[in-house]
Amino acid sequence: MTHGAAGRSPVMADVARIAGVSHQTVSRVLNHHPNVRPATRDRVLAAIEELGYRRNLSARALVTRRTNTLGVVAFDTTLYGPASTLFGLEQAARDAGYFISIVSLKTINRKTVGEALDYLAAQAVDGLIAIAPQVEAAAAVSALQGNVPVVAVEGGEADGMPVVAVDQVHGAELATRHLLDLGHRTVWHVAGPVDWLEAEGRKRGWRATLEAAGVEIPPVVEGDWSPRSGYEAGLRIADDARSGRASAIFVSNDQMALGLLRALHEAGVRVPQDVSIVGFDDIPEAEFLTPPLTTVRQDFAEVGRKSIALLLDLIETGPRPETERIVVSPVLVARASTAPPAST
Amino acid sequence: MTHGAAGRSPVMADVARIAGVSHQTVSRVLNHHPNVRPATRDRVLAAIEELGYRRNLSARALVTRRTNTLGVVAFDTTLYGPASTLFGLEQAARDAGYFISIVSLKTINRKTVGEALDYLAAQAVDGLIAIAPQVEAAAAVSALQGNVPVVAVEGGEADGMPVVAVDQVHGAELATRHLLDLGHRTVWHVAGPVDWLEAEGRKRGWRATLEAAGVEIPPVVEGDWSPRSGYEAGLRIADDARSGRASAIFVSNDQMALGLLRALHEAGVRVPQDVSIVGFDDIPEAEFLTPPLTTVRQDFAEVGRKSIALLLDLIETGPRPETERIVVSPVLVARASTAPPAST
DNA sequence: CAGTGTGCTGTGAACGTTAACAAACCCGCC
DNA sequence: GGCGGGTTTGTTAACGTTCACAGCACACTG
Repeated sequence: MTHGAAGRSPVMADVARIAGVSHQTVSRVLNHHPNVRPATRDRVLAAIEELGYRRNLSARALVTRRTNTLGVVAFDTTLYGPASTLFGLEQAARDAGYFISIVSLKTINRKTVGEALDYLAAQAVDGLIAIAPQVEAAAAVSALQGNVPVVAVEGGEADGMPVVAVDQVHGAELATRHLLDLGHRTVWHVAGPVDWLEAEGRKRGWRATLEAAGVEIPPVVEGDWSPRSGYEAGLRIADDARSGRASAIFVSNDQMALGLLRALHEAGVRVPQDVSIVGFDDIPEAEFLTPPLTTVRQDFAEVGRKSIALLLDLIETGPRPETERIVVSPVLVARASTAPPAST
Repeated sequence: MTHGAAGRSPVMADVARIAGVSHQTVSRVLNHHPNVRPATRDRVLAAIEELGYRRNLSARALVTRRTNTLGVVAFDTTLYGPASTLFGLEQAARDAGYFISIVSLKTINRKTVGEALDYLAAQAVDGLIAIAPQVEAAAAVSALQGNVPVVAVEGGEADGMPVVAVDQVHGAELATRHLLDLGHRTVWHVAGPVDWLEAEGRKRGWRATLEAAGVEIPPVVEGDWSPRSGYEAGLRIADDARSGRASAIFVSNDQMALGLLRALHEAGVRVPQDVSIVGFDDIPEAEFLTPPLTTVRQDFAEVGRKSIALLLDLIETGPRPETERIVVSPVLVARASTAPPAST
């Protein structure tokens, strides 16, 4: 296994010596340069194998000015959505032969995002992905980006950077339509935090669908994604639910829906007999709540793949004239938390 | 802002020229070498500021043979536990001035782990953290590790590598004791997959506590962490629960507990009146289940910090004579899913 | 048979940093 | 005023790779 030379791990020159070629030929073999005679290539490969040689990426990066690393700025990666997106990104990047460097932030503002970008810039990443679900975050990233290509995931449309996102508006339409189609007179909405783009999109889709159907639009109840805020929303809606004024609720994510189910249960409101509920995300738990939750599923892996593909393309071919926006469609998953309204 | 020279980003020599010193002095300032006159340092720093200079880490790594990068091998990072651990690791590493490179695997076996280590070795990481909750994974990592320091998180004790882990056995004792102290005659157990070390530890703690109390030990019901498997376990236990033979259940994680709650609900078994339930993890949803779940909370951030600290120490000072094992204690969080048994 | 292209290989010089050594400087002291 | 000791600075040589260029052999063309 180990050959001659002591301790020090082998370098190209060692391989070259053993294979009886120049170091440059070794480099060519490694980089799949076409003009190498098969016999030579085989000898080189054998030498590489024999020595257990690995090329030194630092030296390579030094001369090529490419680190083969992509930076990711993420936010609250313990939430199901961001965690899944991150997972998808990592897989896609690895498949494409890129390394990935992640910064996850607890709070998002111009300062923390700036520090994150600094940190990634220090690594000389070849490109940047910003999981920027908040208005503020997207703005901070677009304000601070240097000259490395950036792709936003779930970012807003305004800021002139390419975006890959799930079509939140359409997802919300699916949810709202589903409830209207079941016969509900109107649909209430528990929204996510106002500064989140996804929350915003879902609210828009919900409102648009109600308007298109020409039905009354109930007041929006605000939450912050947490089960607790869903619980509190549930307490607030419970009276309307009992009186039959609220018979269908579209909740902006599953965690809040879970809290809301809890609140309704405590208030003695039955789901789906008295009230129908639709969530968003399809977290693994959704299927096993009481009752199993109808929800909207997002394909995070697909978002990851599309983001990496777009970013690599940007790195390869330079910036585009017009800003791109790639959209992934969500699907409705119908379960037991929705039903036709009680006969009034 | 930009100074003279075109496009090309500034290098040490540029800074040196502006500050009127040699590039070596610039290097010294950057590396906080003590022997630099304050006046000189200030001039250098001013020049760095003026040019917006950043040092090239590839060049640095090339000569120092340190990449300042730690590798992490993780598994199913969309689960709450691993995601939280990863988050903790990332924060701790960044605070310590290290970069982090992550590989998350879908399936764990010698092959996939080998590829992951290859991938990280290609980056010449200075150290390795293996989030190795499975017997198989821990074995694969320890078998394949090269000469870079490794720390296992949640790893087994056998394989001669340093480990940082939550004390699963103690956590299970807390859960089981809690139920016995409430007056339950014995405690049933829904276990995690047999090849997971955490599942194993929790089962051991449960059994030991029952034995110490001298009570009958019910058969173990097996799950796979998923809500679905908890649901199925619930269906299997439901009869024993109705008949009063099973009045207390310790479930090996919260997701399964959630599924189990669902099954018991369907079977008309009331929690906690008929059956008390304790979970493990304290996922954000736990507090808002029906009923709010009593569970055991793990401090993942602390695990992350301790792991990084241990790994950096290993990198700094070389391997230890005896293998270390650092343990973090979990705490019981009592909520509404546990109560004294119904008067029999 | 000379001329010319093309496939393959080698040579030397970057890339931008740190390490090792050497030189200059300053200070106090005899 | 010269001399030792420490501090501060500069010079030169790595580190391991890729790039640009040159050279050689060989086949093909006219």
